[in-house]
Amino acid sequence: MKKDISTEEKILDHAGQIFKMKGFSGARMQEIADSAGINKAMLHYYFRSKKMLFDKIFENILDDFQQNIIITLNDERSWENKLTALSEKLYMFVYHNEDIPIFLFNELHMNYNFFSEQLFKFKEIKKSSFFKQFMSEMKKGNIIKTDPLQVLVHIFSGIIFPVVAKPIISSMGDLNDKQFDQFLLERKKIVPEIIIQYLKNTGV
Amino acid sequence: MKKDISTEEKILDHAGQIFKMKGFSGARMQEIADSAGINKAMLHYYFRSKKMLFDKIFENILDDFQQNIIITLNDERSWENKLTALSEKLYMFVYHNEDIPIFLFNELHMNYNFFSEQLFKFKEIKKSSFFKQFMSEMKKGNIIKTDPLQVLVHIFSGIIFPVVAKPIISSMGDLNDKQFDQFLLERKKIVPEIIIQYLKNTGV
DNA sequence: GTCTATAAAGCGATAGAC
DNA sequence: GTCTATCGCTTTATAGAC
Repeated sequence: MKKDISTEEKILDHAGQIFKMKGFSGARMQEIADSAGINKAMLHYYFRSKKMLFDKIFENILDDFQQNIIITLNDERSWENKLTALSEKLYMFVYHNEDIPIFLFNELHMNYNFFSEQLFKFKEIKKSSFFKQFMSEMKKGNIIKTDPLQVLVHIFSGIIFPVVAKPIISSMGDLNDKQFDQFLLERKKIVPEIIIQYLKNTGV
Repeated sequence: MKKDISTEEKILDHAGQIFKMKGFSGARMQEIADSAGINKAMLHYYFRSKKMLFDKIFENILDDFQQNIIITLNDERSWENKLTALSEKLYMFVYHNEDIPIFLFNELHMNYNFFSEQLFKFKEIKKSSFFKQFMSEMKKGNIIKTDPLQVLVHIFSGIIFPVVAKPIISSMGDLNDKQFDQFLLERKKIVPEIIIQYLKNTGV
């Protein structure tokens, strides 16, 4: 493995951690250099500017997030199992990347127009096999008439939002970190249950 | 009305808008001064430092948000009507304050420990009459066994998250701003329906 | 490729006149 | 209370030696 690749990746890794924690405007090039154990000048040597370093990292994170979703919605399962799998997938994602959702949404919010190109890849979701399955089942009358996007957003909301709003929810329920984890674990289970039951319109 | 009060309020107003858009570290005192049509020195005259100005604004926004919730959960209604009213209330809040949720969550996330005192007021929610009603109905067997906090988080998630993730959701569904508003309006209706039906465990 | 030193601009905060 | 001018520090970015 070449030495320059190693340094470049080391920078991306450490810069990623700091951007995720402090956002673009809160992060400092000096802090990134210190964290990576190199010099400030190296950051500019490899990525020219703070903004270009940030953009590369942001794009990777956004891609990773989108890929996680699209793969789940396109594999070989029934629509119900996809919703359950999506809940599981998102749970694992936010559990291991607690600070990514708020980071993504915040940076997108502060620079709505700038990232519009990068957001195009999320349009693939509407073309996923989940949508086709869902529409087909709805036509057959097996599912209550509902916008499939509402269903997906139900899962996204249910699992991702608690992590975004963790300080407030923890305070509401007087939960310590361990209790919050338990709370989220329980959510992972009931969120798909609730929406599936609604769609099938079947009480137990 | 005294002139100094008017200036102070003008500062709070304009600083609020800019902090909400750009966050603490992204906001600039010069920009706030320009927006308010006054001088940078005035900001320090009235609020000493950027941080103290920010804290005053942040606290007001957090209080406002919490009050909106607590009032709804404590008024005179059935638990079902409270969930529907909460959905309506949150919808109105985010509709008129699109950038507040992400602002709140982001600043709380970046400064978790610092705001712990201010978050104490959210503990009131657990003591609200909604919780008492809910536990009582659950004991009677009219509601499926569920953590009432999960129920509230369901409403919060369902309504607030879409605004936080608006860029991504709009892209997923290829929605323009008007279509997104319609999407959110539909959510306001179905989110409480879904959870109430689940709790009562009654198909139509 | 990697470092030190420094430029150049930005920013929060203060001094002091009015 | 309000302004101009400026201080002093921080931060991004570059120059140049090795």
